[in-house]
Formats: sequence, C-alpha cells, structure tokens
Amino acid sequence: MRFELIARDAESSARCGLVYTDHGVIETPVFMPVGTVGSVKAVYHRDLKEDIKAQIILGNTYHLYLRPGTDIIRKAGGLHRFISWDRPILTDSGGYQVFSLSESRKLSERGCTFRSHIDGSSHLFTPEGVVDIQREIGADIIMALDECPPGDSDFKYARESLQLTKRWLERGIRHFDATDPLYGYSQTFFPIIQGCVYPQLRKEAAEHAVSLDREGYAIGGLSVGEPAEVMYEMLEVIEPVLPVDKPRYLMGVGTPSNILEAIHRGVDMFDCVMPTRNARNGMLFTSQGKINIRNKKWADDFSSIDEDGTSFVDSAYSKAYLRHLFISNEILGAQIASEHNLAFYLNLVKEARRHIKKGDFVSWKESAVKRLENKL
RNA sequence: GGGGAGAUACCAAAGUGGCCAACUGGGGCAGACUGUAAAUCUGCUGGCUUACGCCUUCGUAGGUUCGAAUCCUGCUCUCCCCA
Repeated sequence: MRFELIARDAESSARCGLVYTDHGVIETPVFMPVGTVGSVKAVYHRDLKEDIKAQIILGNTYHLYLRPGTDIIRKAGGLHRFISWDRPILTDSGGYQVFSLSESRKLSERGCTFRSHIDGSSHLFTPEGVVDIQREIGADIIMALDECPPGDSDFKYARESLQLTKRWLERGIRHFDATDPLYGYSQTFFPIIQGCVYPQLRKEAAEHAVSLDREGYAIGGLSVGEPAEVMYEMLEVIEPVLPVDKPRYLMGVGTPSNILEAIHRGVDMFDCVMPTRNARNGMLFTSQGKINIRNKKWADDFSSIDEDGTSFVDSAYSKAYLRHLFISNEILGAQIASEHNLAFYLNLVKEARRHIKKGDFVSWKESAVKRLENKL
C-alpha cells in the first residue's frame, strides 16, 4: 500500500490523497461502507459500485471468523472472491466486538476470550491470531487487535487498557511482518490509537504507534458516548503527532458533521454503520436535513426522496412511496433507504475533497455543518 | 320453525362483582441508532390536566348491589347447528 498526498488545506489540517492498493486506488477523504459479514446490508455490489461509488468496504474479523469461518473463505480464494468484490477491503480486528460484547468476554495478557453470540462456544483472539485470520480473509488493510474501553472509563483504567493495547500492537506487528499474504496481493497493517478522552494518553498512544512506522494509522475508541467536542479535542491532540504522508483512519465515525469536523482535523478515512442501520430503521440523511420517512407528513409527499440527491433512488422514487414501503414493512424500503444514505455520505466526502482541492474547504465546511446541525 | 353461541377501545382479543380507563397482539403517532448479535429498540395510543385527579366508556334500555364490562330481564344485531 502506498499513500500519496495530493492537496493540503491552508486553513486547516484537511488533506486530499490517494491510497494505492492492489485492488485499486482510493481517493481520500473516503467513507467506507460497513459490510460486517461480507455484505453491506441491503445493498447490491452493483449499486455500491456504480451508484453509491464506494471505493472500499469493511468486513469484520469477529463475524467472518465465526461465520462462515476461515476454512470457507480460504477455499473460496479469499473474501474478495467469495463475495465478488474486486475493490479494496478493510477488516476490523474484532476489537470493537470485544468492547460491545463485553458481557461475555474475558481479557488477559494473552488475548481476549469470548463466547460466540451464535452458539455460545468459547474462542480466544490473540494479537497474532487476528492477523492470521485477516491474512486468510485477504483484507487489503488489516487492523490491530485493541481494547476499546468505554467512553466514561476513568484515567487509571484507560491507562492500563492502553498499555495492554500497546503490547498487543507490538505483538501483532511482529507477527504481521513475519507472515506473508496468501493470495498474491499485498496487505498492510494499521495500528489503532487508543487513550480514551485523556489527551496525554492519546498523545502517548499516537507517538507509540508512529514509532512502529506503519503505512497508516487508525484512531479508535471515540464516539463511544463522549461529547463530540471531546472527540474533536482528541483529534487535535493526535494530529500533529501523525506523519503527514500517511493516511489516518477514524474508526466508527460518524454523523455527517462529525465526519466534516474530523476531515478538518486531518482525518482521511471513515466508516460507520449509521447510514445503513439508520436507513433500515427509516431515518434518511438528506440535503433537506434528517427525516424519519415513517412520519405521517410524508404520506402524500410525492417529491423525490432528496431533491438534491445524487443517487439513482433519489430520482426514481418519491417520499410517499418510500414511506409506504416502510409502513408495509417491505424489504425494498430498506434497500432504497440504504442506497440513498450511503450515496449521501459518499457524496458528502466527495464534496469535501472538491473543496479541499479548490482551497475553500473551511468556509464550505462551516456552512455545511451549520446546515447539517440546524437540520439534522 | 327449533336449538346453541356471542356483541369489549381503530382492528383482533383477554377480562366474567371491587386491585378495570380495561392484559396482549396488530395498526397508528413519535423518538433513538456512531470500528453492525439491529429490516432493531423505546415511549405514547378514551377526554381534560404539568401532575394529583376528575369525567365519559365494554351492543341497547332497565334492574339487583355499598359497588357492574362482569349478575338478572326486555330489546336489537351477528354467527353456528338442526329442520
């Protein structure tokens, strides 16, 4: 993997770049749709590529390991071939699942023992093991196993958690560097910077990650309950520590304005379930603001889903019809809403790229955020 | 013509003397969702009221009772069986 910086904003830390992978080039800032189990829920690959224009998608180590399992994926020739997706894939390590499924996990120096949510069976994830699994999955970008502590963790817990994450990181890198890709194309490994809401821990985590000299760096453990302002502050602490010539990935974020604010603070890559999950639950992000399509007020609104929308579904379907589909619990409603929301997100970051290159990113962002905040 | 069963809120359906403004499901209305155990979850859904509370409501008209959606009688309507 190689990163090329092609534009830097004069008034902020925003940048535009190109991430070269063996599955194609990614323009940054980029939003990566989440496809946890090898499926961006309710969206065809064709629409993902041609309409939404997704450049890269996510998979999840925890979920794919449990089902279908690495044997099947290896037999298929890797995840790309298994799911028929020829663009880049990034896999999360399962670190977030360690956090979100915390009721049934046990952390130790060695790794994390957890119980499958599918059949209750017991499994151990180690920093080395999740590298092996991600090698077998064939992800272009592999994530380190980390612990993602809750947003309200106290300093003592956060510090100890970070030390564990750092030790795990070193083990993961050692193992990654000692192993080879299985499918003839290269893979890269991103560390994850933790440290909760404590600036000194964030700085320490960033310095440690940078000292290990990887091709990109991820920021995790944010947007887990802390106020958005705190998240922005953490980004400001980390930004000057990170090398300008490497991509930065803010994991799991976020709302449209979260993303613009993070781009402002030098972040290049994003993923979030929000556009797809909220779509399935009837919430649409539109240029007119956030709408709940199930609300009665749309019952006889025959205007298109989003007048300024860029997606096929925006021009093809009306709000009244989409509402009808949701009220009738028709699957097509979830499909249309998901396609719309992803297209909205992808177009938002595309606009951000355009304004960074044009040189008016900050003023554009400020009015965009104001519009989004007022309406969302 | 004879026999039987039943009528409860928008719909279905529980309740069969006081703990009933009435279980539950659907529908309706609104909200939440941030590295996906989510096509999920939460609240409200007779009227007035911030609330306490008050008022009206279980086909209809009476009656019994301190008290009735619940017991009795008449009426109206619905369904089933036999002729």
